Amino acid sequence: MTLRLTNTFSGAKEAFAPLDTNRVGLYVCGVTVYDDCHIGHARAAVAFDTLVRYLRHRGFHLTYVRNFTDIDDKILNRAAQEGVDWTQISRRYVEAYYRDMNPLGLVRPDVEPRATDHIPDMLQLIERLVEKGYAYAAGGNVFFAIEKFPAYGRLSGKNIDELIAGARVEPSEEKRNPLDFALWKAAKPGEPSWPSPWGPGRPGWHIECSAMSMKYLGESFDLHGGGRDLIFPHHENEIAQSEAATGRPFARMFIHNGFVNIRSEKMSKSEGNIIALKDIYRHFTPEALRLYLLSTHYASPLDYSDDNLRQAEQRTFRVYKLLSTVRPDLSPPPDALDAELTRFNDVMDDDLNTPAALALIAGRFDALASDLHATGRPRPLDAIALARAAILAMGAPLGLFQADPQDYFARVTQLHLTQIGLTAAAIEERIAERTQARSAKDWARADRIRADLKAQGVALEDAKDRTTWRVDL
RNA sequence: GGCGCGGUAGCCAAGUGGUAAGGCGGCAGUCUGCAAAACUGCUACACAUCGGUUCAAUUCCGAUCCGCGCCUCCA
Repeated sequence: MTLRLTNTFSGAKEAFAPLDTNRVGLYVCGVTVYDDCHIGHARAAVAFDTLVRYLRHRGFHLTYVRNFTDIDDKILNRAAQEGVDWTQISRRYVEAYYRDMNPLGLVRPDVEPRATDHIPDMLQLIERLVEKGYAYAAGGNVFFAIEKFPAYGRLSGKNIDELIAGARVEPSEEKRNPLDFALWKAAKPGEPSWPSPWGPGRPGWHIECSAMSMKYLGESFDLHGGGRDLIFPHHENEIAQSEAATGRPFARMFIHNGFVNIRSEKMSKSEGNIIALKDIYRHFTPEALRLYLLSTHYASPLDYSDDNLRQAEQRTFRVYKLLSTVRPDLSPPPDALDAELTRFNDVMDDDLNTPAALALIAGRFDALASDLHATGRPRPLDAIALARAAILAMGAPLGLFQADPQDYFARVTQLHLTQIGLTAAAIEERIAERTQARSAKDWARADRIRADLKAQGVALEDAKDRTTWRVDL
């Protein structure tokens, strides 16, 4: 089977056939750095990270580019609010991006271009558009004339006349058409600016992605991605300005991830229902979040729920617990994994069906658990080795289950102890107390201690010779 | 208003022209002082509604209802 992906141009799954199998290009619209990352950013990042991992798993030689928008109205507004230089804001939130996103185990893009490092590239592109008659200068601004580009609306399926009729855009005196968009914005007093043939100013939002994607991936490349909300106008405008300038097709496939909703409503600044990653991480491990995000297909809406995230944490815990019980020296015969991976590839080839892939992992999990608990028969070591290897091999393109189980346990335990305000020493003390009660057969007292700890979020497990504890997820 | 997406068991969530993965939950068993964990088995009247096409539809087509998104910054 070949990989099929939903292409926004057609709305249908299409076979992924790169221009050149030796050099597949993917450009993903990153973030504007003016605030902390939220769970929606995480979803987009994980979706495209999975695409990257899977493409490489399938043998494609991929160049992955993801930008930072580091000059923008929102950044300037925030700087003005705080009374600091705008570069402080952009620098701070690039750092915040890595702080929030690195824990998710994201593959680092090959290139992470920043808009402000590419002003000359953008100016060149704008000049080309002006020369070709697709853009016009007005009052120090430069606008793209959408009526010069007949294919405008092709990605988003919008009809230009209807857009104009229903445009909520304030008609600007400088724009010939209300839908024309800024390639270059004249500097207002006090704003940062760069020199240009049209006077000092700064780039419009869309031009950076055209300039940077084509610079690193070529004028035509394979894949371009981002959140659904970028379809219009951002990606529509990128296509228009890029194809107008080069006369060649821009990205061949557009891939868009669905939103994270809160109680069925879109999470957004204006709704005030943003869930920041740093807040999630106070309660859950990044890997559980990743598993949670992958349990829904990337293009579908995902209704955020604490409870489902907790289930993902429990699931992660169980998988690591099982993996940690397998002897580390066991390994399967060389080609034994092929059949497993074929099944995995088949479901992932179908538009990255991660829920189905997770079901396959669940199947291997059950087999492994069952074999490890084999009673009345010799432990099937080959099957055990194979099942574990399969879980790890299928987990790799998903970015799951690759950590050292002990590291995961340490992290999740520390997280919860911090939350509930208990220390390991305090728990051990209570256990010692209870062990005494138990040897005295004072079951009431022993059970009370156990119930107390349970109420605080610590579960006790009595083994033959000793009592262990774990955080109650 | 224009364009688009979705409605699958208690919850989450795949999928298919021939009565439907997986997870969570629930129930029972083994184990245990009792539990928990783990394993084993079981569980569910699930495919929004109404028509149509078809030998056969949850899967295709149409309509209806409901929910959501984009059209303005937004992952």
